[in-house]
Order: sequence, then C-alpha cells, then structure tokens
Amino acid sequence: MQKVTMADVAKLANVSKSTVSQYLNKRYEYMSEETRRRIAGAIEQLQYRPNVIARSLKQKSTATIGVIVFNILHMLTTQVLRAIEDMCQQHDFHVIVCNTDDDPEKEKKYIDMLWAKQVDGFIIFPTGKNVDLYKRMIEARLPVVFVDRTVEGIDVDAVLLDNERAVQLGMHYLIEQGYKHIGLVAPPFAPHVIPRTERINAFRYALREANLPIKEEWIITEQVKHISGRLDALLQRNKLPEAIFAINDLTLMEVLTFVKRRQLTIPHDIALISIDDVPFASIYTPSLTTIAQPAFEMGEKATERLFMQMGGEISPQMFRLAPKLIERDSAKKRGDKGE
Amino acid sequence: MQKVTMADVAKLANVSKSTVSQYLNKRYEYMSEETRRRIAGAIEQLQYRPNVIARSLKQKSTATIGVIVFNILHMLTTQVLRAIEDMCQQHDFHVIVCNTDDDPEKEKKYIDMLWAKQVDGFIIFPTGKNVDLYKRMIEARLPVVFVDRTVEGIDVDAVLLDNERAVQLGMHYLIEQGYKHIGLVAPPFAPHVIPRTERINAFRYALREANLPIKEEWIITEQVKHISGRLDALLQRNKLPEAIFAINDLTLMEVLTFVKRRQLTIPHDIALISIDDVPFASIYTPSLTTIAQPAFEMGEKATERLFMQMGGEISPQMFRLAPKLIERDSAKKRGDKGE
DNA sequence: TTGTAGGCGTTATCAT
DNA sequence: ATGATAACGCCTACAA
Repeated sequence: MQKVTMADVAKLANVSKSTVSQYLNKRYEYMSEETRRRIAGAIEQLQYRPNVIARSLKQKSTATIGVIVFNILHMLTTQVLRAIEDMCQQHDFHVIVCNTDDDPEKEKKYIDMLWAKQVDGFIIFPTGKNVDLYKRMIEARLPVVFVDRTVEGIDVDAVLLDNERAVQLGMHYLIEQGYKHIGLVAPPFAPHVIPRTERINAFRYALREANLPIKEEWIITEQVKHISGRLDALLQRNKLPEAIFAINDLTLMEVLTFVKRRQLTIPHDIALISIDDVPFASIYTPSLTTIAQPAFEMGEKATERLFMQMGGEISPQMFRLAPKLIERDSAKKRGDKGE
Repeated sequence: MQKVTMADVAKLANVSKSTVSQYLNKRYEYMSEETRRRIAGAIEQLQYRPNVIARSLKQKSTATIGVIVFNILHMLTTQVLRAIEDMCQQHDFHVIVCNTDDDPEKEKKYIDMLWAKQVDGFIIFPTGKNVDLYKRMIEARLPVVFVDRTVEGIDVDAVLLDNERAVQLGMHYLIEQGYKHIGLVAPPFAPHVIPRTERINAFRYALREANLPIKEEWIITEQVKHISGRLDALLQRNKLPEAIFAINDLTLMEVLTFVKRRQLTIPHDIALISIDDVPFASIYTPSLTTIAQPAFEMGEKATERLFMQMGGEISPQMFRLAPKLIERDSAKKRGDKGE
C-alpha cells in the first residue's frame, strides 16, 4: 500500500532524512535552491506521501475531532454537522462522525475509542448518562463541547437552543392570534433530555403567565407513534384544543398525519405551530408557521469554542442561541382564511 | 493530555512492556493469573489508555475509513452515511466525513489528506473530475468504492441506483394511468453527473417506446431556482403537460412551489411523480407518489464491498440497486379524485 | 511465562 | 546548509 518513505526520498535526492523533513515542513531558510529542487524531484518521482500517522505520534496531535451525535438522520444534527465540517475544513481538520442512537453504552465506547485514537477534541450531543466519563475527559483537559443538551454537574462548554425563548415566541404568537385553548405534543418526558424538558416547562409557564387553562389532556407527551392516536381520541370526544404546539419535527409529522387522516383544515379546525423549520414548511398547504433553530450557528459556535479550547485554557461557558419565528399560515388568526 | 504510557503500566505492575502489550492484545495464554491481575490493576489505577496512533504506525491500519460526499445535507447522502456508519460500528471502524460541494479541488485535497492519514479505505461520491488521482488510488491498491456516480475509465467498485429502471417505473406508471403529455424537470444537464444524465435519457426513451410525443419545451433542465419560472411561462401559454416527472427531491420542491403559487390541483391540473421518497410524501395533500432510492442498501453494499477489498483482492464490480415505486395519490388516473 | 531489542515513519536536537 | 541520533508509544521476534 504505502511503501515509499522519507528515507527513500532522502536516498534518491542524496540528502539525509532530516533535510527532507525540513523541506516538507517548509523550513527552507537554510536550504540551497539546488537541494530543494532535488528533493522536490525525488518526491515527485517516487510519488511520495508523508505518513501523517507517524507525524501525529511525534507531535501529539491528529488534526481530527470526534463528533458524537444521536442520529445523523435528524435534520438538526445534519445541519450542525455540516457547519462543523465546514469550519474544520478551513483549519485542515477532519471530522469523525459517530451515531449513538442515544444509547449510553455506544456513547461510552465511542468516546473511549476516539480518545485512544488521540482525537484533538470532541463535540458531543450527550446522552447525559456517562457522567463519570465526561468528568474524566474534563480532568484530562480534553477539549469538549456539548451541543443540544447539557449535563448537570459537568462544567463544560455547551451550545444550546434557547428553548424557553423558542416556546415563548410560539406561544405569544398563538395567543396574539387569539388562541386560548392550546395543546402540546411531545415525545415522552425524560428529565435528562434537556430541550424536551425545557420546552414542556416553558409551555406550562406561558399558559400560566397568560392566565390560560392548562388542561392535562392537551399536554400529550407520548411515544411518537401513539401521538396521532391520542389526538384521534380527543377528536372523538370533541375535545380538541384550538391550537397545537409541536415541540419538534417528529411530533409535527404526527399531527399532520392526524390532520390529513381526519380531513381537518388548518388553521380553521386546528392551528399549528412547531419548533424546527422543516424543509416543506413553505410548500405545505397551508404553509407552516415554525420556530427555526439556528442549526448552522450552533455548529459554528461549537466548533469555534472547540478550537479556542485547543488553543489554550478557557473557562467553560453556556451559549443559548436564539430561535426565530417564521410566520406563515398555519396559525393565522381565527377567522382569517388560511393561505 | 495523554501522559501515562505502557512503560508506566509495566513499571507499576512490575513486568515488562511486552507483557503489558500481550495483555492488551488478549494473548493471555501463557500469562499467570497473578501477572494478569497486576497489570489490570495498574491499568485501572493509572487510567491508562493505549495510544492507537502508535499501534497504527506499527500495524499499518487505522481502522478508519474516509467518506467523501457532495453534501451531507442531501437526504440520500445522509441515509447512505448512516448505513455506512452502522456497519463500521460493528467492525469497530470509524468514519471520517468530508463535504466537497461537488468541487474537484476540495475532493482532491480531501483524498490527499486522508490518504496521508492512512485511512484504510474510501467511499466516494465522486465529482468525476480527478481521474488521474482516482487512477493512482487504484494503482496503489487503496480500497475504494464509488457511490451514486461512476467515472469513465476507472475500474472500481461502484454502487448506483438503477436509474433506467427508476425512470421506467415512473413512466410506465404514468402512462398506465392514462397520461400522454408528460414533462420532466431536472437540474441543468452535465455529462459527468451520471444519475441525471441517465434519468433524462431514460425519460426520452420511455416516451419514444410508448410512441408519445417528446416536446422539448416540456423537458426542463434548468437551474433549480429557475424551474418554477419556466413552469409559470408554460402555464401562461396554456401549454402545461398533463404530468410531470421530477428527477429528484430538489426539483420536486420547485414543482410544488409552482403548484402552490398557482393554486393548481394535483393530479387534476397536473400529475406529479418524483424520484426520492421525501419525508413528507405521505402527509402532503395529495400524498405524493414517489420512486424511492434504496439509500440504506446502497450504503450497506458500499461498505460491504469496501471491507471485502480490505480483506483481499477482489475484482471491481458495478452494482445497480433497485428503486421502488411507492404509489400514493399525486399521479392517480385522470378523472379519479385525488383523495 | 516473561523480558530484550529493534523497528514503524516522522520530528527535534545538536553537531558539523 | 545538512546530517546523525534519539525520541514518540506500541508491537513482535526471539531469547531466557
């Protein structure tokens, strides 16, 4: 596979390995034009490619970072990842991507392996369950940035959506449009899933703040596949809320499935707003009002912090990035025609 | 960062480095229970982590592959990538992901860098423009698999959609449903973009085969952002085809934008079928008939071949994976109500 | 059953 | 200006 080494180049160019090394590292200062030319020739002729692994061993740096995510198939993840890769590309760094499926065991294994592989840093969407391991990473002064979730008791850079604000934006909008009976759909409550928890809490808070009723049957926190069934049940009993807040794209899809199956009209029969600006939001009928996460900014911020950590000690900080309400037609005022 | 080495463990356990090495590589056979225990203890106590880089240097294998794609944001890419990562996970391999944006320069740079990094293999969505480089990789016996596109004159494993079949499936379906005036929307023609070329050709072929008219104004190969404008122009002149075949998700979106803006009804005013099973296909109204690419299978096949290459010489092959028509409502028979 | 010595392909130090 | 030599951390004969 890889056969020709620096020694071969040196021999062919009639110089020592050290000189070749100098050349490769562009320390031309004391090098004669002549030598330089001979080395260049030899490299070309032999199709020599320096072995970065050997260099890494010596220099203790691999120019590689590990990115550990739940599932690359989620749009947020993909976008964050794209931003990370773009920034790494500029620094001639590479990105190793790992999917955990939110399984702490897999997460642990990946962190251990990447650590052993001497990656220069980690960007992690943490499961939150490997507290000891996270701590050890910090102690070892490994550069680490968390994205999407934080973990209690871990003092580390974290880049998160401002979930309170996201919900507030959506709720204020709905209320402003005249909706009073508002429901929420979310996956099952799980305390370590920060965004979910924060969103559900903020939802309750927004209702309380506006003196609107909090009906528990309208707060659907349920496995995604059961959500549309729950909505069916409400419809059956004529107890649908006027508007629904979907806390992410997955739950939004379930609501839309339900709406289609029941042939309801949005926003007349039920208004809809969601976090995550799905790609079809503007071509759906009616177009969907959404609260967009600044995914690229999140990726950029995370990478920026990681490089700062690699550059030297900095004290950990938490960043809350601002969501953006994109008004379309799915939650227009009651009575307005949707479109 | 990483301070404790095998020597430290050896010293603490009162054995030699080789013994520790034996232990790490699970060659326990001739090792006393006692020694084993001492080593385990030392490792635990020192929180020792073997340095995989050093190991790689010796063993000439990094257990890492490079995956070079156009853009991870494309759904097909994401899904293929997920499949690749899953399979690599089973083999304790890692995946480095690189975005080229279809820029040959970036592609070249990535291949060079990953090669220097001694990755054990490549899975590439090739731009097709670095022919010399591809050839050198093959000559160097680097394991390589192409996905989505092949490159003329490069003898290498390739995993592609059966594009002819995909178009045929869609066209037969449309024709069977009674459509005779059928148009196509695609990004601009570019010979090296295999899927696009094959799909456009197959489209013409299907019309010819069915003795249907080929109207050039219905074959829209245009920058995506101009597509809906072109459709507008046709509508203006009352020259819309009865049905449109969108060759991918991007062009589909443009058609849907047009349809929404003009308030047309699918399939009554215009029927629609597309390659790529977009996530909202079933919740759109009407639900969208699509031709799905077997993205996961493509990723699995590519990875399988890559591992086979790493296992030993095999002769390159081209794989054409079968698309699948998913019938929904957007191209139902003329006259039928579209649910 | 365990230890010694050399090598993997670079880089860094110090001579020359 | 260039070269010799010793690391880097691990693996592998081979020796003991």
